[in-house]
Amino acid sequence: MSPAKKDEPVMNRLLAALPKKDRQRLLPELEPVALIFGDILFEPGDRHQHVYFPDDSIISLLAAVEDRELLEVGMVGREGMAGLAVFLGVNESRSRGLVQGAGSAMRMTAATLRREAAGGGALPKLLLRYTHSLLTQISQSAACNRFHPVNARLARWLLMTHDRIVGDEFRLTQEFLSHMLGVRREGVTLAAGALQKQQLISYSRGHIKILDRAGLEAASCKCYAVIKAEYDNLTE
Amino acid sequence: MSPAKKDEPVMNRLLAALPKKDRQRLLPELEPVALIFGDILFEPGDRHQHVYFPDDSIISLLAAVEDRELLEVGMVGREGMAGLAVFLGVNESRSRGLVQGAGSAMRMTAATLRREAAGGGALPKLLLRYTHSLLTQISQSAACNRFHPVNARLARWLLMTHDRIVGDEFRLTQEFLSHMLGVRREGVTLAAGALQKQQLISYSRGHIKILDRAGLEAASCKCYAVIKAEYDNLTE
DNA sequence: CGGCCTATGTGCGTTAGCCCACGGACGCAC
DNA sequence: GTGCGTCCGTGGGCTAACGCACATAGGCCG
Repeated sequence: MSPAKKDEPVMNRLLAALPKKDRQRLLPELEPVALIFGDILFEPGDRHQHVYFPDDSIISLLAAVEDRELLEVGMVGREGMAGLAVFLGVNESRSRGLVQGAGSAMRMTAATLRREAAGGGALPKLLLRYTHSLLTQISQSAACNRFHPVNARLARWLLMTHDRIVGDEFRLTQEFLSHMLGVRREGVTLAAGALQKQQLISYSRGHIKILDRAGLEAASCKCYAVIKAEYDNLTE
Repeated sequence: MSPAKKDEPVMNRLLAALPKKDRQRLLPELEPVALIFGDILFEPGDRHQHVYFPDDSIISLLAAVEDRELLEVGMVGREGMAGLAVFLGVNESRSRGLVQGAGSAMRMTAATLRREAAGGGALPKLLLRYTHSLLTQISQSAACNRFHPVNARLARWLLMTHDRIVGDEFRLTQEFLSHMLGVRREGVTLAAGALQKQQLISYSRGHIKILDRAGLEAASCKCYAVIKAEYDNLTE
């Protein structure tokens, strides 16, 4: 999954990978929504009302242990679907779904997804494989968060985000990033400063720009490549 | 899921939760196997030959980043199945499956599981829900590993293991534990020493005994309760 | 009983990341 | 412009955990 070019229409990859027949059937059930940066789509314990198929938006899945202990465990962009619990037969969320990249998405009611999952079309098969990709992503990130220094993890995170948006710039405060990486805000300042000094990114007041993707890939640990490969497998 | 009593026959919970009809059909396909401590059932990149339904054995799922960077991301005991990738339509493993607790398990060929998954019986539904439990376990552990001190994580790990075995004693070196928790061996020595000083466990040369379960629960972070609740939901 | 292997205990210097506190800086609103 | 809220940078002290090196200690085997 490489970054999309500007002006190219972006569509969710799961939906795009459906056979025409299935897509036709689902289209009337899908409702386009604009996701706003910072929106919380669901909280642990909530009953899922909808599932979301991001186009150029990004939804972060956060585990909340205590109030201060927030950690992103998964990132969902156009390669996936948020609200997987519904598909897995559990209607309640265990994580927080936070809009981390504003943009558009298609959504479907939980009831529709359940019906579709039971119907045996192409979607459930795809979602199974997507579930595996997400499992891999979460596992690899877990190990990464355990072993790798903040700088490398930040680079990985920026690359994963870059893959899911359109263009090279996005909105992002360090405070926010600290929750994604599970570190202090000051830790992000240092790490981001280092990347900026290397001319890999430019960063200013909640706005970030990727300057040197190849450089970021070098700065990141190989966890990025592992996770990416898993998603590339998914819809090809 | 509470610890099983001695002399009580232990059966894998997923299999036990199947309606009689499904269980009857599957029984001839299931082969009992004795799992040996330290056995590696699969490595990243391996094609899954079998899936495993542990009875009183435990299989650890490890993520390996580098050789020295091993981390348990999931633990599979009688509440689950190892080899979930097969069910998810990906026949290749992404993790290492290591026998962490010797004991018996039932296994089934990957081909049989695929057939069964396509057949629409009760098993696929159960496996979907189990997948959700595992996702929750991995996510919660990820956050736990990020935020909580070694002592609490060790207590959590011991409790999770205790829940999956028969009796109060098991085999376990500190070297081994260090890979489970993703810390140094010396770190385990300290943490285990602390628990032993509190009379919660006794520990000697690769052999550990749970002395005070309630005490361990107090010493653990609440991640233990979160994960346990998820599994208790699964088959009731 | 002596030798050796595995497992555990311990100590010490180093470091990454924590917590706390504050200073500066940009940017929008009025 | 003035003001104020948000965001970013920096410094100092602290702690958990690391890496390395080595000391013990039980267990098996000859």
